[in-house]
Amino acid sequence: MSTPRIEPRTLKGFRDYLPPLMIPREHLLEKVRHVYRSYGYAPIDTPALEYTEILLGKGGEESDKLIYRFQDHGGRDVALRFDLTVPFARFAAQYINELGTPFKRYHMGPVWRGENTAHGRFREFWQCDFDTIGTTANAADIETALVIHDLMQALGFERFQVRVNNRLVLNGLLEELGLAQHAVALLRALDKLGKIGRDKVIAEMCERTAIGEEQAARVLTLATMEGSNEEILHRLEQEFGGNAKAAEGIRRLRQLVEVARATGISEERIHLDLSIARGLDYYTGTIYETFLGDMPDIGSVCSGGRYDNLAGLYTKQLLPGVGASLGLDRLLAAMEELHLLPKAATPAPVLVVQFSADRLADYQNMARRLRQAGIGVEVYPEAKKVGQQFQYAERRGHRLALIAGPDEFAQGVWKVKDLAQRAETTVEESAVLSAVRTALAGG
RNA sequence: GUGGUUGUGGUGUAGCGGUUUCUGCACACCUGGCUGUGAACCAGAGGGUGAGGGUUCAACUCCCUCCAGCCACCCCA
Repeated sequence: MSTPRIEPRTLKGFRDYLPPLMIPREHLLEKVRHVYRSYGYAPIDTPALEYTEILLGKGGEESDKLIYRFQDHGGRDVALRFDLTVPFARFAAQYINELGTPFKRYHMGPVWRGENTAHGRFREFWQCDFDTIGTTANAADIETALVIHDLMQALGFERFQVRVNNRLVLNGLLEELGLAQHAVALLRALDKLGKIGRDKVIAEMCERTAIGEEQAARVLTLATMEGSNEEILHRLEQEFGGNAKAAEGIRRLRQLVEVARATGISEERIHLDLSIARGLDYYTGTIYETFLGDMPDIGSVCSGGRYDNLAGLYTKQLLPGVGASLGLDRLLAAMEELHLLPKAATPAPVLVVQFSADRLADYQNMARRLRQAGIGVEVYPEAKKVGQQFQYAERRGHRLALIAGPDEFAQGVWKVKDLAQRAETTVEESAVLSAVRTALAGG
């Protein structure tokens, strides 16, 4: 008789995270959290499951098909959240009187979408959102750009670009061209520029709106105008400053650019780009997308914008806001491909070798002292051969090994071994902490 | 979701409608050689045809369905 066995496997689009991926992932989350908190965004969380009616119908039939939906044991119609924005809208409608405005929150957690998988796209993935609601002040739009910039910097990227645009400018521009009624279709087509190229965007514009090819080309030419931030602003003011909407959008962009400059951020990193449209209908003002200089083809890793009314479906209270979302898993995939991730499979840099089983108390005591100083330490669980313990330590990615056997205990010393360099030094027991600190700092 | 493509120990590969619970190779893993120092060496062990069905005297090999991966398209609040 053979034992019946369940085949171990994971669902399509879902994946396991092993330590070499999970360690940097947690590290990223810490960095992101730190930046959010440094700006005063407060953490919130919401349930993974919501009543289906809360989530449904926010993006049309197409989007509804992507929602994981089922009946719970009480017969309730429930669904897994597919982003963090819609639950936040519900959350805001429920608690805004308690919270007061303006309210700044960040929210990091998994979301689920039953869409087909593709490169860097999964059915379960994490988003890191931050928003400021309850204010229309441009200061919040500007801060959003600064947060995105600081995020990318904190994550260790040297070459990146936060591209900024404003829907008011786009809409004003379309108004002037007499195309206002086609705004949604045109912007949606424009949003695909990076992916399908100029000719196909023009084709799609003509097809969807029945405007002439000449007009489509005009829109595209304006949207892809290049130059310094100042040059772009100047040209916009010249050509469209007479349009009320456009003028307001230009004013807000100009202030953003000026503040960014004043805080010492280079034009290369925060740059105007009129072709950034975002597919979403609900953005009404400033919009943001972020591209990696070393990996432009993975698309935007942090996107967002300003919206007029976050929670209109759940409350009469008008809640304008601005925010953005960092695609953690896409970013992690990019960093993996750029070899920006360390290889270690352990979060503890130090391994205490268990030389003699009857000295366990000494080993744990030493480990404890280092841990209290904030250093991660593992004590090897078995009194195996020293060589094997070194092998284990090297494979796991520990950087230092601490060794003490009968000889060392007799003299009151420990050996501190640098595993990569295969060099060890002997230090007094009281000096171990500083020796470890020095060795770790040197790496 | 549509189309294409792939699926052989943990990983990567090679072969074949035919004896033998597939066989082979490389790496990894485990044990020992080796109770005071880890990249070598030697010996040994464990582990596999993604799942189910069909054709056939006989299927890892051919066919079908499902599952999963990859690529392209679609979509992306």
